[in-house]
Amino acid sequence: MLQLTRDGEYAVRAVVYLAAQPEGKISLISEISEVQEVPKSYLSKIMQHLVRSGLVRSRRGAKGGFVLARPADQITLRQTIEALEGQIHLNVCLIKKGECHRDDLCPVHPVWKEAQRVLIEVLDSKTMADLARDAEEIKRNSKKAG
Amino acid sequence: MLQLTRDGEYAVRAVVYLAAQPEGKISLISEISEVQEVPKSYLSKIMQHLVRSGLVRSRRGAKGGFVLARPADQITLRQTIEALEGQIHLNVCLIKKGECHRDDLCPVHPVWKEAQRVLIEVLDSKTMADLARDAEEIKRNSKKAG
DNA sequence: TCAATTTAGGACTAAAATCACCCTAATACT
DNA sequence: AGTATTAGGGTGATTTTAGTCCTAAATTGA
Repeated sequence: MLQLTRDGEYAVRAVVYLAAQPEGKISLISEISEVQEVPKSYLSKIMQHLVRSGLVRSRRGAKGGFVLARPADQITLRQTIEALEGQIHLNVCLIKKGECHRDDLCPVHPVWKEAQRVLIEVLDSKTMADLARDAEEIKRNSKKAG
Repeated sequence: MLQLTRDGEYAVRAVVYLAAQPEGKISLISEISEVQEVPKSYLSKIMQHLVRSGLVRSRRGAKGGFVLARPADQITLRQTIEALEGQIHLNVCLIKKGECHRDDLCPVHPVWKEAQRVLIEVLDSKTMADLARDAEEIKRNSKKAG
């Protein structure tokens, strides 16, 4: 449907949350779930994917939980989304050569290629450190105003 | 899945086909279906949508068929896609205020807004006349080469 | 070692989207 | 009027999405 799934949305919320935590702080499913308003049992699935994709590290058992696997400024919005949704392909014809109904004869193909390029450019330009910082600033401003 | 559906893809193929026909030429489902490699019974549904959205005009019965409802340079790629898929919203939070999990507190919201803007810009920049012309040129070049 | 805690992973379900078929209604021609 | 042709619209199977729930495995601390 040309729309981000819940998987992607929730993954972003979780990783932004982790990025906003102080160095070394371990976060729990229950905690992320509550603050970011994501169903707990569903979030559990999302976190598994994030761990397996290498963006997040987990520890089981008491005192366990989740932390980012690398600095927040080395994780982009795109990477987070693709961890859950797989590589972004705006149209099937962009997956690989031969998927397009008649390959090089389709005049729409290059348009999709360009559309995907500019979309990915935007998603690549924002790191989780940026987003955590932005969230901080929004919070400050809303306090000042409210 | 952040991907165009078959509906959208087939709609684009059909409208590009109509745009490439000579003035006044009436096209049949069977004809479009064969040339553009779209299942006939499925295409029938697609054409209905295109008619109801006002991009295409139809006539039933013998000698019936489809023509564009207005000049091809006044139909954009975006309009064709949106005729089938509805308005493009890359994330639910872009549908309307209040869909976002915490409205103005979400730092990701403006990024999606920008991503959607640039995507739509690309899809708006190509008209069906452009695409028909491009298809023509591709055909000429492949003949020359091949 | 045992209990408490916390993630890992699989099985399961409801609802929606996707992809498609097939019969019906309208039209034109003879 | 009758028949062939063509779009319109309802129906259905399959897949994806979005989620729940339960058990297993790991870790900590008493």
